[in-house]
Amino acid sequence: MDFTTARRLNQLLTSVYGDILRVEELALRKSQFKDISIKEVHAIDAISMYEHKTTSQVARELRITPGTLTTMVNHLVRKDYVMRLRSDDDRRFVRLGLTRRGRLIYRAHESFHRHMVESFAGDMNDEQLHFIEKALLNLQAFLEFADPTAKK
Amino acid sequence: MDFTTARRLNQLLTSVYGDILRVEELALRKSQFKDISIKEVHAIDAISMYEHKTTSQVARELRITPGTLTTMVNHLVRKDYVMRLRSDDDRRFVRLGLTRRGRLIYRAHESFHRHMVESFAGDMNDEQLHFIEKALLNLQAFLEFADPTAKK
DNA sequence: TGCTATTATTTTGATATTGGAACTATTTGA
DNA sequence: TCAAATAGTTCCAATATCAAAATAATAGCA
Repeated sequence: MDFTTARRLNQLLTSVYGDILRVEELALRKSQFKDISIKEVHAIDAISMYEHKTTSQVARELRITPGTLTTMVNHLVRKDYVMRLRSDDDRRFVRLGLTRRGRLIYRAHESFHRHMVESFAGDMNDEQLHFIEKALLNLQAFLEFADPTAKK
Repeated sequence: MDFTTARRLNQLLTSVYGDILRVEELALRKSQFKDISIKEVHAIDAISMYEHKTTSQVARELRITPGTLTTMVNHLVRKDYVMRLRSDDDRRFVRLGLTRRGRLIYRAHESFHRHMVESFAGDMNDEQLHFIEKALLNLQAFLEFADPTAKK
């Protein structure tokens, strides 16, 4: 790959990268959900709608310590986005779930991402999509090589 | 675009996205530059090697307030990565530059990014590269539409 | 020339995020 | 039965950040 192309591509990746979080944050400020940060939304996203994961499970997914998640969940419970459900089979576990309000924002965030992917790849044909996916998998492999704990 | 493909692509983008910073941080911990965070490296990157930008210029690029940059620069000066150079023509301005050590890390970071882009697009032909660039520009346009201040 | 407004940066005070260590509650297993 | 292990929480310290006030320098105008 030609040097200036590599440079241009890198700049493009970097600027896109930097903008995503900021745009998400901004969208929140303009929405009906003004009392929540993008990190909290990502916690809600990890907690997810269809199963009740435990605290450590979610913390591991978000790559934060359980202590940090506890305080996030405290805030999210106070703001009525998240519920704590004690497991009955093993009462050490706390299972997390979304309230009605939490489910609303979960769907809004999902929709933002769907639009983002559409803007990126909406008009591609199957072959092109496959090609993109391949490139991203290469990038993922590079990152996993640099840090083996990145594997899911 | 098919629903499950969109989903898969989104997950891929999200996981790659989340891993980049973490891998960069990890690479630092294992390098000779243990006293510096990834945010500080990005500040060094913005300060850059070949011109002496002012504090506000760099702060604007990094999208942080000048006050925040001042404290970052204080740390980076103390750790011998960055120099403050007072402009002689207008003594209100502070111009920023890299020390020998700062230039070292600048190049290391540049190299990390080059490898990352290579892993992503190293074996593509011109047509494919053009296609990728187009897709990224679409994504950028989407983000700029969502937040007009994203424009450079 | 001598103020006054403007501009660039720094300082200060407050808030938020995070990790790590100590602690509590519960379960497991010898 | 009780010591060890496990899940979660609490508490403390470190860091990052912003907004507003303070400081320093310059520009422009009467």
